Amino acid sequence: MIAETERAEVASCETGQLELAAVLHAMSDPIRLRIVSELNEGGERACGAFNLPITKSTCSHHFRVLREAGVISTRVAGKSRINVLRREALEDRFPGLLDAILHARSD
Amino acid sequence: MIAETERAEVASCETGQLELAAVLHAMSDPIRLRIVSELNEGGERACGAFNLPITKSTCSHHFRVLREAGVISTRVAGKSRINVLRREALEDRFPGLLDAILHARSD
DNA sequence: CACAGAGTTCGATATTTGTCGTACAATGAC
DNA sequence: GTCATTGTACGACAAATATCGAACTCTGTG
Repeated sequence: MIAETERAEVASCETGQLELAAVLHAMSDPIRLRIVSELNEGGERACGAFNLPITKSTCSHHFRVLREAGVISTRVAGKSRINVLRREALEDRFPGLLDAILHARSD
Repeated sequence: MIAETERAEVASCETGQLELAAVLHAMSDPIRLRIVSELNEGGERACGAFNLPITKSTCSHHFRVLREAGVISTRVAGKSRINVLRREALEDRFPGLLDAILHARSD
């Protein structure tokens, strides 16, 4: 059995360009930007801990987009899913990108 | 009369976050990434000088998205439109973002 | 076991987006 | 002025996206 998370992380890895486009697309939504920003400041957090103005299913959708683009990863912890910003992986492939985005947002 | 270019550049300027989302969205398409990358390397270029695998109207659409997000600006020169990457404006508002994106792409 | 909590998955739907072809506008060349 | 060049504007249309509600899975707890 292949874990969902594994497949998700690999989903868009063909050429460097495609992956970059996927990451940028994942970040180009206000709600997802907010998720990334809060994950950056608050460390690991469960999906429900964001107080987002959307329903559970929409929330789930946004986390999936971020997961499949490789921006975050999710692990199960008891009843909840803990989300983590994949700082190292992002920094490795796109040096400076995450910080540029996070810094711009809080201007 | 308000020039088209002026309106375009101002189109998405409300909050910092919204503008960032617009810029990221503009960059999250392979063709537009290629346009930006070529503009970065080759300096100013006319729309037709990109040899893109799309029709004129689609091409026009992509340049408009980039223009409205503030990523490029366009000026008329004879029969053609010359496109310029708005390096300074981008660097001013989102320090390091453009370079992070351009560097990642050529990995 | 039954039940509540936390997310995911599955349609459904409205909006946005990428693409095209055709028509149009502006400019330089004849 | 007429024509070719360069790009824009305008529908049209298919695919992707954001959103929702309802049904489902998994986990811990009574």
